Amino acid sequence: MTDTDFRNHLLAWYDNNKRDMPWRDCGDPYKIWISEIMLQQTRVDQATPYFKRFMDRFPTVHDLAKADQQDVLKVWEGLGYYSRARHLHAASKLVVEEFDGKVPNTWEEINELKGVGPYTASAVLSIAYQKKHAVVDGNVIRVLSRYFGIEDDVRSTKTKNTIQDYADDLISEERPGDFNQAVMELGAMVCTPSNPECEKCPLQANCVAHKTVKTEDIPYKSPAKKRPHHQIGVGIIMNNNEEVLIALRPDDAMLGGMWEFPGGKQEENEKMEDTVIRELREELDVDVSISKPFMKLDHAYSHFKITMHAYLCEIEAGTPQPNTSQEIRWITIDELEDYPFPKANRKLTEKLMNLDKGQQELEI
DNA sequence: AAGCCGGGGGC
DNA sequence: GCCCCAGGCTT
Repeated sequence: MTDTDFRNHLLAWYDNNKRDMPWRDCGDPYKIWISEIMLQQTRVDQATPYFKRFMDRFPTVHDLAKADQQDVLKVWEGLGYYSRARHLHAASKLVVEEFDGKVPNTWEEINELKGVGPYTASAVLSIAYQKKHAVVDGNVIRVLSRYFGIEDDVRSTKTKNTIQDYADDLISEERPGDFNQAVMELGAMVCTPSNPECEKCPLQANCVAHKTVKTEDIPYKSPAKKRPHHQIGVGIIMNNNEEVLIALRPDDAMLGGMWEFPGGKQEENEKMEDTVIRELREELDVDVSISKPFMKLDHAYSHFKITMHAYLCEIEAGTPQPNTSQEIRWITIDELEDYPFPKANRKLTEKLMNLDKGQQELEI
């Protein structure tokens, strides 16, 4: 099978099997850019409803550029990797101010946008502008490592460079954007991590991994590090005005720009109630007492796991003072849904809102 | 080069 | 439970 056969078989399969996506074949560089940011480390099915809401809320790059970061994060809430939203928002302002509101169409310029790396630059340039830049993502790594029988560790930069070279050689002159999307679509639908459907694959005849029965061994990935598990104590402080205290995480922190209930990590030989009292003293300079346990939940982040223990608290002494560069706010239960919260904290607000709703129904 | 950065679905 | 996902940024 020549490179031309590879392209023809793949593109014919793509034309007959590609999924419908709101940004696919639209020709709109703005939509294609947004979709590629959302699709970083995120499945199509997960990103799609977010993409639709995002476009309803920010139809053009101008709407995005003039929006508040909090509104952008609110639309992004639940999608994860929130720095993507902050970088995208900042990049939209650059597009408006420096590029006349047009998504750049050259390698040098598009790489000036925050959140755009080699993958996203190649994806936008090829899909929106028909430029010949081959993408290398998880799908491409899997498809090409199997096809060429590359058994080296795909975590290494050297192996990724090798795969980039293969992709650069293979990519179609006439349809570079479709070629890129076709490899990724094949990786998502047929050449899957486990149990690939090789009988449906247009490249099967020349695939080294298939011929040598190594599709379960390629791509090879060195073992991942174990993720530590932490115990986290948080305090839900209520005042006499039926308000709760929330804190804004700084932009340079994990979950930056999102709101949370204050708290922190349990130390060795520390009672969880004492963890909450200590953390609130350190963060807010107040003495609190624990009223009662509120909720316990497990959550997994990208590189550690937590069990979160939330308690209802009352202030015994002092007035909450935010740390430097951290904002705090007293808000009603109703207002909780207006602020962007990361997932674990959102589970707490949902229970608070349900309880509050139940209370009101009882009073009526 | 390695670590950091979310959340969800498949197995 | 673990793995993976249309990766990028920071050190």
